[in-house]
Amino acid sequence: MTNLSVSKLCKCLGDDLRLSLVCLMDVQREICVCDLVDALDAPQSTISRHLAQLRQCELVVARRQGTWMHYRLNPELPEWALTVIETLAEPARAQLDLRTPAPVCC
Amino acid sequence: MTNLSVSKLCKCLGDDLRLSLVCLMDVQREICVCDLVDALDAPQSTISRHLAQLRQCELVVARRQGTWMHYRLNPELPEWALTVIETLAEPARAQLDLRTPAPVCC
DNA sequence: CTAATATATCCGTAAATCCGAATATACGAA
DNA sequence: TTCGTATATTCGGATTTACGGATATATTAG
Repeated sequence: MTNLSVSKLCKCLGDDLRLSLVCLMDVQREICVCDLVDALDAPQSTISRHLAQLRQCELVVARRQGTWMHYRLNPELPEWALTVIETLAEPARAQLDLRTPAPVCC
Repeated sequence: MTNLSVSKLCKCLGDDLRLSLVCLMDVQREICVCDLVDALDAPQSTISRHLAQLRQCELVVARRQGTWMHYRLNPELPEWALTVIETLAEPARAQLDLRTPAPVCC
């Protein structure tokens, strides 16, 4: 179990880019950075910075595979956090106009 | 129905003081500003400023009764927003050490 | 009208956040 | 080792946000 606080979770989700990242991980289960960069067309450094923030809040975890990094939601998130993410994912995808990205690499 | 966006809701809840305000409204149904000030001991101007922000995002609505203002969650919140608030309220109350405030005024 | 109470807003300052180019690091291949 | 790719971090500057004392507004009572 992570020691995630409610307000920290909300702060993470309170930014369109980070919310998009979380939504993409929610559908894809696991996704690598290049696909995230491709799906959200933002500079790589911006994506990476936000991913670092999500990691630091223990909202997501990363797995290295060669030069690629695969991100997914932290499987040890508390129940309430998962419920919140599940609840928000669908309206967020609609609002942010997120498509399930076609995997580019990997 | 309000046109609340997911990230705006999360941004509102991503601050301990605003999260506390929302939690108190969630248990109390309706609560006046002086009780909020009393429960959270923060300066009145700070409370009022955050309430204004919640109002502007249409997360809460206010009703005037004489000199008092009574706040409550916007009854027209979309389903997903209510679910999120309901899900977060309990862990948030625990984390923020919020007690149900004894009504001071009104 | 004036006084008193409840709440909202203003304003200057401090702190946090965000951005993206540039740079650094990590890894695999040759 | 060197090169190329993928990702992370750094850094300065712009923008946003939070703070709280002081002040303004609204309402009721007298």
